[in-house]
Amino acid sequence: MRLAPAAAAQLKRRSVSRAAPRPAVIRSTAEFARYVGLSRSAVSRVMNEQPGLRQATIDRVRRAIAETGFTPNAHAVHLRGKPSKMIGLCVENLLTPSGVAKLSELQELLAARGFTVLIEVDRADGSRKLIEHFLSLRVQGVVFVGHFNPELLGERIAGLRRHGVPHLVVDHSGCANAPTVTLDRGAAMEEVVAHLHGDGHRRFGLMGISGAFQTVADRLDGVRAALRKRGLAFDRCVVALDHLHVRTDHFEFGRLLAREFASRRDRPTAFIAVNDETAIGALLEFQSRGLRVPGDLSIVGFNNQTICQMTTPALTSVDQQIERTARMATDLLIGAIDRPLPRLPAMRLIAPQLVVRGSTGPAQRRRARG
Amino acid sequence: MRLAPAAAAQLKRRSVSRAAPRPAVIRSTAEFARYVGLSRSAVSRVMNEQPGLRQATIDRVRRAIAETGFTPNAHAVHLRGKPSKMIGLCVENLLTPSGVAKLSELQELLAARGFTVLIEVDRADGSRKLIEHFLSLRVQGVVFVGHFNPELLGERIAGLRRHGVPHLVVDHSGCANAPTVTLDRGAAMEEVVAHLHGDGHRRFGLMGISGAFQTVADRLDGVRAALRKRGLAFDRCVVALDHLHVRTDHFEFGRLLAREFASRRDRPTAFIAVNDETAIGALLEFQSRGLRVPGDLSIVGFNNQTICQMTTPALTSVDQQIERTARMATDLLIGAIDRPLPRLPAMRLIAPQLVVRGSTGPAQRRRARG
DNA sequence: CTGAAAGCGCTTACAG
DNA sequence: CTGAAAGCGCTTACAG
Repeated sequence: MRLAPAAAAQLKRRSVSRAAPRPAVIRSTAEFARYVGLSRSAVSRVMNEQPGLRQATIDRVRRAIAETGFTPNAHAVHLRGKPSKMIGLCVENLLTPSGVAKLSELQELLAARGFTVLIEVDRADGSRKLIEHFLSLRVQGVVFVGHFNPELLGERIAGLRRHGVPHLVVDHSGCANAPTVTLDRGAAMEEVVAHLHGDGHRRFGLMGISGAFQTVADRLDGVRAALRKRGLAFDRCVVALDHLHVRTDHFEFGRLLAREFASRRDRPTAFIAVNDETAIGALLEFQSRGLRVPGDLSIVGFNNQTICQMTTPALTSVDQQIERTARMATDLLIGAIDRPLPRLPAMRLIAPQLVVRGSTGPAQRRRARG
Repeated sequence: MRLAPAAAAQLKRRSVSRAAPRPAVIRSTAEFARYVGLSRSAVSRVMNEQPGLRQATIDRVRRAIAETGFTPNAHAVHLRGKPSKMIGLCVENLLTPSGVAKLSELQELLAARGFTVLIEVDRADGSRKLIEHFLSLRVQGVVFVGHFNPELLGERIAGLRRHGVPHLVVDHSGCANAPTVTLDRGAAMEEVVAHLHGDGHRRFGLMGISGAFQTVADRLDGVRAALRKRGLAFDRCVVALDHLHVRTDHFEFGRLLAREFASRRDRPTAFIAVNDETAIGALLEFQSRGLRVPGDLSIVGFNNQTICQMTTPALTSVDQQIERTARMATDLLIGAIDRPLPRLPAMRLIAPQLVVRGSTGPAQRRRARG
């Protein structure tokens, strides 16, 4: 027999104000209220720290929480009107150390502001599903960290825009339709060249800075600008031998390039690598061939990872300022919540920092004229 | 003026069966049903692929979904009775590469089974809040990855047990009250010693394998057992100089230890390091002092990270079998969902795999007698 | 084959 | 100061 609604409500009401013995696990405010001997409203008000409650009531509820470990169902809370307090984080992969470092910082900063971070890895298959998943959980914002297929990324951004979900791209420079926070790679290269030039270097070897990526173009622009500023011609000062080898493992690639450069008569005195791994591969290879670093040649990495400390001398590298990047990303994203999406997405550049270590030093006299 | 419930319902009903123009963003089945011109029930049935629907109805709904990009609110779905399809993942930190690799595999496997992974980092402050957070989101299971403060971990496990939430500890060996999946570190060391012994080595240097951790004890037990099996006395064959230096950076620690060992007359011919970083620091230091690897000495790392490829020769190391670990963890956790928690938590050991590379080789004659 | 109604676990006006 | 009732967005018996 089904009870008429009114009768069912009666039944419920009757049992409300009788304290029950502690059940195994309490799963709802209703159960919990019965346990404390108060109404669900009273319990809810205590949990949300609303004013106008008797101290005795507050204590009673608090004690019961401590006893039972009751936690309100976040999904129900959200459904009732509270924001989901979730942020979607889409990462290129979880294997790139600098990407993971950014994720780590972002997670920490967002958690500190009460957000739960949902991490999704950009896997080949789930192109559309990824955004749907975030949307179904009613995330309040989405951050993309890393380098993505531009077309796919654009599609996802469009989906988020359509649904009015704030979003932000970190590091994938050259995404026109999304607000972006990215390292100023041009400035990084300018700093590197300035440092090496200051040490008397006039011939530069580029390692792994090639390919059809926006980030590569940005870096080359930086090198070009820095040289122009010093009255040097890019074509005459810069040598790259990337085309001679297939890039598989970074270390190995650096090693192979170093082998090529080592035997050249017109070997540059300074090398700028696409990342720390390539730089270290090259450095170790140069050293094993009897070349001294920085006596015979200087070498600079990129990302300033812990492995920079591994070699002797330690590797000069460019720090991405991950903490500052994450902070800016967090502030921008959270600032965009509950605000209309901006018409023109802005691009914020993060200033890199060159960390000078032992792998760079004054150019040798006899090579200074190149 | 407030409407009486019945009147309000009337008002709602009236607008139900008129198709409306497409709104900016559709946020509920009610809105969406209005848009399609069907009832909420019909829409829900299509979305859940229930039988007994006219094809025309199905098509109509599907088309509307494609047009609007409508996604049902996952929180509401859960509230109505469906499991949350969420798993909490508590990691020691996001900086340890092997920890992140495990997290990555786990996320992939769980995502493939339809679970959303909530990642929390074990930060000093939020001890209790971490579990509360997972509980409030009604996760269906929790995995701990890494090494934790045993007391805190035990407390958290107890909390989960009390609430009947399945849980699993990966890697933190020696947690009595929780089901555990962990690398068989003893077996790893046995394999290492067997390999080195097979190459004629009889004196072993331990680097960084010290301290009051269960994992250290497990490793030392493995070394001991392997030596005993070969009729060798641990005390006579094994040298450790960890006490001579403070462990800060792994590379640097390896370098410092190598420096100590290099000048010793009774230098071991084989070195076993706590991890790849320490091994590489030592290897580079030995080489820079003119010692040949593996000609003069062999060296073994642990974790089999990409940096093993970096040195010449490449580093022999122990692979943690992360994929297998993650698969077993996933299977165990998912198997425990909707089943009563076992009385006696089981410990599963993952067999490691020794990856032999160039840094290990036959011991020199003159040193073989040590 | 489809719709109206009840109910999941909360919170918040509204009444007392 | 506290409780009963409505309603968030869903799904699923129950009616038709």
